[in-house]
Amino acid sequence: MISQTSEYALRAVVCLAQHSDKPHTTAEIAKQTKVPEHYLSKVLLMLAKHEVVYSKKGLHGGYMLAHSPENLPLLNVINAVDPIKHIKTCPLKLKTHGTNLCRLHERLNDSIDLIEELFRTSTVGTILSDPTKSIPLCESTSK
Amino acid sequence: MISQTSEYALRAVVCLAQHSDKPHTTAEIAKQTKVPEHYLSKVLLMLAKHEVVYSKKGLHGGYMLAHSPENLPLLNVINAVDPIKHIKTCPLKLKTHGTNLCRLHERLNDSIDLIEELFRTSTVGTILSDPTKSIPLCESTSK
DNA sequence: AGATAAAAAGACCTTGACATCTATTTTATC
DNA sequence: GATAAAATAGATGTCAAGGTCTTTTTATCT
Repeated sequence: MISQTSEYALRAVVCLAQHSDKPHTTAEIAKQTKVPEHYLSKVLLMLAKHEVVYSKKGLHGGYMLAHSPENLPLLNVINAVDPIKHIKTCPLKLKTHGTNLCRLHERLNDSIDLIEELFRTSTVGTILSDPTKSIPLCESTSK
Repeated sequence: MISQTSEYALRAVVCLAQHSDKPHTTAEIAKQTKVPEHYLSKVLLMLAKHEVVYSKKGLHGGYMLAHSPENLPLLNVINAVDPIKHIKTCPLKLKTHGTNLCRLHERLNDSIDLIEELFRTSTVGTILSDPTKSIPLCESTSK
């Protein structure tokens, strides 16, 4: 449904949101989120290119969120690494359909719209503020 | 979002629903739906195993729908070939989370639930009956 | 019974997502 | 200005989904 890469990106962003006091290195984030370190570095790179996170180089550098958690919809994170693609034209390339999708593909596209809407309206802030017993990504005892 | 294989399965099922008078061979369905023929045969096999379609071997054999379109939710088709998987346990294997998902994974699972619900409540009949200019999978002129 | 046409089974190939490893470049800090 | 710590870039590996091809089994019609 949501790609592995997107899930990794979300983990990283939530992790950064939880510790927004200072930049965090790839290694730190990888350890917290249990994402393969070298792969995470690529994911963070994409997030930086799309200005979801801000990267600070050099000694004591690392990654920080580029926006406040409340202003960062999950959709932005997902679209940065693995954009949600809508069905715009008939996959069968039927001439007479053109831009008019048949009911089947319209229905499939509806499901995509639904997902998109859900992730547009829920932000990283939502994830953090919601009262719950489990703190995201952390063992309960560790904080 | 929805796998290629699931999409193929849906095309095949819709195609069968449109011509329910007699069994149709893999080759016929493949031509109508523009699905790679040999791959389609595997997909149909799975649909038959899950009793979404009925297969008749031998001369004048082929595939037919095993249920009326109104009694066949799209979800059944999808689950036959590429089951929707829910997030039931913490992907990070955090001990203290156990079966309690954190808000992040809860949210991701919400999106899966949403999709599942949509496909549970819309049937092959829905796809066919809905008034629309485009007949599913067919050039408009052909019927 | 034999020929034929269809599904079923299974071996094999291709491609892209995921993942790892090893440079190279940049830039804070001393 | 040297150095260390970080991001960045690139080469390469792995694996499962998607796709192709061939052979076997089964039903039907002369």
